[in-house]
Amino acid sequence: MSSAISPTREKILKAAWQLLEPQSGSAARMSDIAKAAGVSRQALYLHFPNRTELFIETTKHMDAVFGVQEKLMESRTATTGEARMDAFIRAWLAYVPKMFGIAKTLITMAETDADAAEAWDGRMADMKEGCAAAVADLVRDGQLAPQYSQEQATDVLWAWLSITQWELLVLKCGWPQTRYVAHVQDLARRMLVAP
Amino acid sequence: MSSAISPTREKILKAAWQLLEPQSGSAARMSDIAKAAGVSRQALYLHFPNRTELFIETTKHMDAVFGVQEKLMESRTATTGEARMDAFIRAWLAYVPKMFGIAKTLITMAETDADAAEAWDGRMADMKEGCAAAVADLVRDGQLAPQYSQEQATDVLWAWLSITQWELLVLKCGWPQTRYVAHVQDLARRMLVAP
DNA sequence: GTGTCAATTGACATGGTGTCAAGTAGAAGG
DNA sequence: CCTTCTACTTGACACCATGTCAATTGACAC
Repeated sequence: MSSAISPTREKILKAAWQLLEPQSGSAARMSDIAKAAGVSRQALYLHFPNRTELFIETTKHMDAVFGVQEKLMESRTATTGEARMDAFIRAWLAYVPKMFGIAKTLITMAETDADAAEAWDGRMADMKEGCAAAVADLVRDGQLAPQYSQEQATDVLWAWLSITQWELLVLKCGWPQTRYVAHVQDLARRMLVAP
Repeated sequence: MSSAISPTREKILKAAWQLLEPQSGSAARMSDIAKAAGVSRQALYLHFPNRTELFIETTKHMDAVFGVQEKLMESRTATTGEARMDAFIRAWLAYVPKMFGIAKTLITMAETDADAAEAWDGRMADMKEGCAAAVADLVRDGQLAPQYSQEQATDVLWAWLSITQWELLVLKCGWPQTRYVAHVQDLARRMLVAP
């Protein structure tokens, strides 16, 4: 992507990532990130216009490191619609725990910051495209349960895969990740796939 | 409850409620609320120790005005477990649109404010008790679907009834409220009630 | 009148974001 | 060796929101 990578920029992104990692305080002030990165607070503003943009770039950086796009794409190789939906759910939910800290921060900021809102909505729209593609394959295979329109099925799948839903059951109720994945897969299979 | 109601306090609560009503900016600064209430900013601090507490009291005020507790209790009069769960879902979801603005604000504040977090967790715990009671009646009637433990069924019902889930499908996807209620009822019936 | 209570007024401390200007260290190149 | 460019640092500052404080006003009661 960017041939001219700046080591300072990398340090900052890494520090921001690390500070947002735990579900911890999430407060992560600019000065905290600067200290963690071992640079001055002002150096942050040399690389990112503001706090929001720094966090947005942090998520993009994380996406790149994990290769999310590729992993979500892999689910397209599944043959049947049902298998594809299953794979998509697994791939997405595998990523959620890793991105949760930053995601939550962006969601919170989106409440008062238009840029954060736009960035987050964009990410969720991307994810919804994956849902739509999976549901489209169900339709192609005549597997979509009759009580849902294609659009409605996409909407509910998208909602079940939301970060906040994961947060409620895994973080607040203490469900193990594996059980959670199995639960969502079961939900999707039984509600969306025709018997 | 409080025999000595202060008209100024009421004005402030009403103004806060009104300002948080729309999913709008949600910014609602203390000065905004003061202006809307027609009092000085400092008057707010004469009645509430801080912004968080003001919003917490606003939710309690709203609860009282709507008589939520009573409406949720009514669902207990249903005879079968299934009917009770249905009634509980309907009663709770009828309240969600009304409380959404304040709820979202509190959820956002909970991210950085321990008091807000405690208050919100408390409300959610109360709601979960309602879920637990409904599921307990399913168990009593031998209606709980076999693949869920009583606790897990409570957890998932609680998650499906979450404010953020409502937000995703009603606000972001544009589902009509009636369809949303029907959807959650259908979900609960087909996933939690034994055939 | 005097006291009391609620509210107003205006000033201020605090803490975070974002801006600005001047200074500095180091590499590149004459 | 000296210049120059670039990236970074330093320290100061404006801004804005919360929360605090002290002095003042105005109404009502006794």
